[in-house]
Amino acid sequence: MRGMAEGLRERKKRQTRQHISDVATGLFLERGFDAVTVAEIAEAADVSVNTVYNYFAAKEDLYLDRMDGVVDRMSRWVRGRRAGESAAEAVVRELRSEVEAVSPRVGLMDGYEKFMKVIREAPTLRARLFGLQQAVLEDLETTLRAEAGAADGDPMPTLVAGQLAWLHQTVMGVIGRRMVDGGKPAEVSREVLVLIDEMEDLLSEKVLNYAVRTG
Amino acid sequence: MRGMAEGLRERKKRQTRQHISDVATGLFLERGFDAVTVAEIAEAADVSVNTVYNYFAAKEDLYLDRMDGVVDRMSRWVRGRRAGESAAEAVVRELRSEVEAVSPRVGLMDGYEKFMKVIREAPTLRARLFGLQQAVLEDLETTLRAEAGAADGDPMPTLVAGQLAWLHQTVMGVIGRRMVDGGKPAEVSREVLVLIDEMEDLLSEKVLNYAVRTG
DNA sequence: TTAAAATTTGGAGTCATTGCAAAATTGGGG
DNA sequence: CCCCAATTTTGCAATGACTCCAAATTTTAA
Repeated sequence: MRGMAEGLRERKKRQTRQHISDVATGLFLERGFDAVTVAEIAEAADVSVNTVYNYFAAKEDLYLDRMDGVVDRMSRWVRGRRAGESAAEAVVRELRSEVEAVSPRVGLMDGYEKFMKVIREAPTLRARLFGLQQAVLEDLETTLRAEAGAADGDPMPTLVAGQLAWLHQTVMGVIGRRMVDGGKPAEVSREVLVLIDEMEDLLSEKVLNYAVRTG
Repeated sequence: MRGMAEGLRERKKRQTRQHISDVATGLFLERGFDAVTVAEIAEAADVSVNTVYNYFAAKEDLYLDRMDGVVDRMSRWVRGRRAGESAAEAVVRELRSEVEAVSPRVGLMDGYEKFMKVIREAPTLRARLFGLQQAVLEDLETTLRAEAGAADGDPMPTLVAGQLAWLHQTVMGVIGRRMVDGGKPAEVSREVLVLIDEMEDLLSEKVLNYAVRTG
């Protein structure tokens, strides 16, 4: 069986993990993060508390699991930039595209306000979210350094990553606030597109021309 | 006694608080954040565990207490900007001044690397630090909105605050890293002054001219 | 000196998280 | 169909942060 497609067992694990996460998320959305104990989640998911911890390192991961993919999203955008396009241009283009498409990936969906509300009300979840932002920044800096072939001491990747992370965080932050304030996805989308224009206008030429793909 | 200068009692409380914080910080620096229990701190400080919690909401606060004053520092700089000076200009000037002076307020001091090392190695402390950054941003946004007399829906205070927070965070981050890497305060100061020049160069005119003090 | 106000403390309890070893489950031969 | 070995699940005990509460203890002002 070695080297095989690793079928049943793996599939089952993935399902169990997903099941626990789903049950937990449902409870959190219903009653808030702190009001639900891990023991309750385990019982509701029909597994032992230890099994929950087999799959998730901490209670917060049960909720923020669905945010995976956000961390390296900007890096993927940068790596996928078109010929003649800079890192910043690619990020702005992709971000605009997601917002224009009213994509759930940027929080433009019904129910997102409930999701954010749970985070807002739980300090430990909020802290985790900040940690994610930091992870995005660090991931992007690494990618930029590699893509631009910059030396280790060169500060430009740090600065450009900072500017792009600012763009991303601000957009995600405004979307979150507007959705919590009761905005409809389509409305918020329109509003944020204007915001992106304004932000693009604040980006330096040096940033906009960094790491242009040659070829 | 009401309305009085509130002397002895207040002083004693401040002293107790400071004493607990000092003892805790000493232990953390020696053995790391997670390796020290609150019970140990209480014993070393010669108080009960409950007294520790009377003064500090959480274990992390025992260490990060000394960071108070950082949160509204940029707001103070902005409010103190000179006639004809914009918010951004004031922040850059003050920041440059702190770095030039090799000020401990920005981490340019012997021992800062040990302080940062403890934070780096404790996820919960790191999370708290990110929370502080967020607090800086929010505080600054509020101040900018007030100082510029901007309307509630106006996004400019958000954007300018984001740019200035980027400046501040990047500088503090680089200082932290360089100090942990063994840099001497004076060395790091010189290096960071160059960085500030580069960052200033990336700021948009719109940002540099926002909230100019008239008079 | 004394009574009210504030502070400190002890103790019990909740909950997240970890470590460990026993028990149950699974997949693949035989 | 049965058994072995690997993997997963589970029960149990323990640690440590944090909260609640009511009983001491200390401090202050009259």
